[in-house]
Amino acid sequence: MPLRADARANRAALLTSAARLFTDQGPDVALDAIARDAGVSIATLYRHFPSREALIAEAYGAEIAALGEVDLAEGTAADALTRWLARFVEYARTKRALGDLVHALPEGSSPPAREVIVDALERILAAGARDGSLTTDQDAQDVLALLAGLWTLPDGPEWPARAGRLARFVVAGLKSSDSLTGQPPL
Amino acid sequence: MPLRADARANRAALLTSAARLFTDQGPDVALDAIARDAGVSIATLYRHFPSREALIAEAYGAEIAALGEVDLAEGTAADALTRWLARFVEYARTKRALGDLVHALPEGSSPPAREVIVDALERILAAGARDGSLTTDQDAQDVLALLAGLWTLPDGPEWPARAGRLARFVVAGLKSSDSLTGQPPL
DNA sequence: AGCTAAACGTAGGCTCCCTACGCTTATGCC
DNA sequence: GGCATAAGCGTAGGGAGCCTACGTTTAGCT
Repeated sequence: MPLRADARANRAALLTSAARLFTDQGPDVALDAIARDAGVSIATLYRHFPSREALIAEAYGAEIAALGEVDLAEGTAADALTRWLARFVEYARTKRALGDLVHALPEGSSPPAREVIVDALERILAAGARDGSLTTDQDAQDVLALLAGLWTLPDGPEWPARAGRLARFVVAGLKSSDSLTGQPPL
Repeated sequence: MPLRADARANRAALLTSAARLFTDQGPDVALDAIARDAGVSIATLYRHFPSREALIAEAYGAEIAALGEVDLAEGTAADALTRWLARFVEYARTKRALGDLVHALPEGSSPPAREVIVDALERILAAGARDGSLTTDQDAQDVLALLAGLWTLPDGPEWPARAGRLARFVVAGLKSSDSLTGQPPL
């Protein structure tokens, strides 16, 4: 059965407030603040979103879905990776709360957001293996771990430059498989 | 003036308890629990260590100091980097709380632990620039950001393998400067 | 033994998280 | 239109953790 009209409105208000406050103040805003901003009580927030993560996930649903899309049509898989990473970096810059979803350390159930992203990376890596433009030495989870640094970078005027170097480093390393062979175990 | 005898004993007890609880239960143990374990009150803990970070820093002082040491005597700078990273990875595995020190996002004052590590990496990179074994495309902070993934990896039986791949990837990328030139801006 | 400053613990305020419970109101039916 | 009902809501409060003010204890010196 569909939600009641007031419930639907409250839900929407919560998502709007959440998106704004997460973007403005980071992933650790008090949930009470979000509820107050939306003009509802904290209980209503919990009724609609059982956890902070659930709220972030829905507030940034569009971005997560966008990261699930991979454009393999143009150029090599390495090109596709570069394009995908550009979007990833842009979200990391503007939607810092996404980091909590992507790199949470859940015992069993990792959040669906993470699954979507790992999935996208797997498709890119698989395409790279087919067209030979990417190494097969790292799996999607490895790549995601390498990108974790994006969320630890202090924001400021240097952020884009540093993030860009980080992303380029990852792409470059995934391109050349030769330099990785014959490494002594660490 | 030196500390009073009881203060010295309490301090030592706190550090012992902290090291054990941080290792056993992760970086987020309640400070009250550490104080209780050491047989002192929470106020005493705060008197000796003004913040959680200060406590971690002292509890893991030996490890941090060890990461400040760089052995450039044998082999190339790239070899030195590999050796240093092996130690870094080992600490990341056994002393998960160190991550909070290394990748905290302080506005102004980054903790001294981070400085020590950045310093060590800078010396290695400088040596690499001199002997030509490492690229100059990334600075020490970039490298540290790349290693952030170590702290987000879920611990489990796969941890060492994944961490090893991550570290090897970083070393490999820092070795070959050629594959990084001429990249289009992301 | 007695003095004093160093060190201590208790107790409590603050913030945030989360839930139990009783009230309000949208919605479908007559 | 009015009313019954369950869906939805807010209040109020307990719990955990952080941190501090303040009065008490005690080590160390004479």
